[in-house]
Amino acid sequence: MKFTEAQFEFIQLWGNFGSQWGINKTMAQVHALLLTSDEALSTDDIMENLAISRGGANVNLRELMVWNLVYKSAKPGDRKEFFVAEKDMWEVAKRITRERKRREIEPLMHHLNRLKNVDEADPKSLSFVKMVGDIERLVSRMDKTSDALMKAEENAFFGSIIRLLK
Amino acid sequence: MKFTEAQFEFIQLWGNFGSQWGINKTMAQVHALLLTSDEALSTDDIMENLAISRGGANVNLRELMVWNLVYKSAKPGDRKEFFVAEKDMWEVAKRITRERKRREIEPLMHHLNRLKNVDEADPKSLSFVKMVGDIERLVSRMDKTSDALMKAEENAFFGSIIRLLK
DNA sequence: TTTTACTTTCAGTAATTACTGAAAGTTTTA
DNA sequence: TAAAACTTTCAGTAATTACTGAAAGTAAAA
Repeated sequence: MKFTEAQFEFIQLWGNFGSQWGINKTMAQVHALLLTSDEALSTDDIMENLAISRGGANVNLRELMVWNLVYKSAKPGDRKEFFVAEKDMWEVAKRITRERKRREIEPLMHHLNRLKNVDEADPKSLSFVKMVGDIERLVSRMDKTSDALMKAEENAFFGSIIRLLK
Repeated sequence: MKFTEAQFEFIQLWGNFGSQWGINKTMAQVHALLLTSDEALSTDDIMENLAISRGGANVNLRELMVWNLVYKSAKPGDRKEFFVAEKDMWEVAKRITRERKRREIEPLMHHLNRLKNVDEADPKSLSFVKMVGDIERLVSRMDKTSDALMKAEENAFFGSIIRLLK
């Protein structure tokens, strides 16, 4: 398989995978293109390679920068902006996790907590409040555990203990 | 807050949250309705409560059964089918994880592995193959870690070790 | 301060995704 | 065996989501 074919397939794959997980397909494709490019790319490079408009390229690049997955990179003697992706995949995973947590877990916990103010006189409220509490505990536990395991992967001692579980 | 209001808000919340994670909004709403119902509901109950069509109710209920989050439940003397949701939220989390893994992680790993057959003569292939390998290792590690996370929560000894990291 | 080279915004529209409703299919009852 | 009661399917369409392209905005150079 030629490099350009493989790169094209990777871009499609990353785009489809991203959209299954609630990440904009084009954003994931821009990310994939930058991940597979050794050099920094300009907006025009990206437009041409993915056949998307200037607006689309701009919006998705800026969103990738909000997620901390892509940086601007100036080329001396060129007024254009160039972009590079963070190549350390462990960093990529951590940053995606961090951003999703901030955007989704925190608001979810807040809303769930509010729902516990349901009228307790209604007999149906009993199991409702229990269920909401169960979800809160579950989400909170998974959140803390994922933090713990991220740390463990970076720590030789705990990492070896975690490996016992696998 | 009255029970019906709280239930309504929970259904909206679960629907929105689900769609951010690539789960069909209506499917998540049907799930939320069943989670917050003490009794089994018929297709007609669900159609009425969520204001959706018979087709939509049917398709989403069957999909929830594929995910193992909802079961059929017969009522004696009634020819209709009734539905109940699995109420143990820990089971719910495990089943969602299992299904997503089967549908997404396994195909992703397979495709990534295929991409490593890129022409090695091209100098660009070097960093490409490294990156694909990095993603494979990362996904595999996260996959195993999520298993470990689940086991740790169910195991007093490892649970206490995990807690040391928090 | 004007021109040039670029970046950003957003109204209109295209693409995607998921629902509706009616007809076909299935199972139970009589 | 036929009618009744219910479930499933899917073509057409509605709702949602995200892109396009041109105009407005910004900053560097002349």
